[in-house]
Amino acid sequence: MDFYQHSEVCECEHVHADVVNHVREVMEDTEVLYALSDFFKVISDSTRMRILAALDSGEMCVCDLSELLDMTISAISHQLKVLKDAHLVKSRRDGKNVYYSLEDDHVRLIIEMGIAHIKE
Amino acid sequence: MDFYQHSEVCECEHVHADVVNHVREVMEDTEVLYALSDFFKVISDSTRMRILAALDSGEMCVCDLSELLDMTISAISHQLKVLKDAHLVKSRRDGKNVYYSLEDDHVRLIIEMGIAHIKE
DNA sequence: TTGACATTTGAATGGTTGTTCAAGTATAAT
DNA sequence: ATTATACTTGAACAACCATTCAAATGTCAA
Repeated sequence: MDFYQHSEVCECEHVHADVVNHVREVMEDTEVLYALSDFFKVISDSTRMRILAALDSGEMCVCDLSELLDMTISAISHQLKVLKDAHLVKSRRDGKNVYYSLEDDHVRLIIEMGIAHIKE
Repeated sequence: MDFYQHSEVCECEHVHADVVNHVREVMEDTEVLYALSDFFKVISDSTRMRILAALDSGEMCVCDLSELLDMTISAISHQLKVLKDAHLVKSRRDGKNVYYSLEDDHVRLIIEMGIAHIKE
């Protein structure tokens, strides 16, 4: 029927094929971009961000974070699990307490850059 | 009743009050942290991340992005609006087409750092 | 001004996710 | 062993959000 081959989703008639093909070649791999957005998803929650900001001063136990952020221990613990699964924090047990701390400096840098962006 | 004053949410008996008070003083303001997590929220969606990665090569119209990312024009347009409201992209109209491009280099840097973190 | 194309927009829908609640595990003290 | 404290975990609930669909707007050509 139609002379042009259309994508299943693009309703446009006149696509800039040269541009699209070029970008398709040079742009970052889709897998990397998915992993990247997943990483940012972890630090895009305000509770998790505040936990990271708190741990920037040093290790803290769950109880202290609960007090500091004025949230239930359960809520804090759930979010700490998310941060731990993403390898952003690590934990150590000392008696009845579990102390959490930042896992590496990468995140610190990214957050600092974010702050610089916010403050223009 | 109790000697210690307890937070409404923290069920703990023995909080490290010195640590909590110190962190409360030195940690980043809550408002900044909320704005920061909101900023990361914008780039934590895979569609928006792929759009930004595509525009890293130069400006593109909505139609081309639709073709490139294999998504409907409507879906792309909705996400472009989110990116524009967050001042991450800007647009210009040329005839029937609207061309989008990255607004500044800040985001580019943050994403590059994210990629470095992903690839360890 | 009529029609075609490119894009936007609003409402509806379905999936995701943060918090709460209740129950569980882990450790130390009595 | 029993109790208390610190923390974890799973299910449920509500809020949020990305995509779809239908309708609207904007621009150009005839």
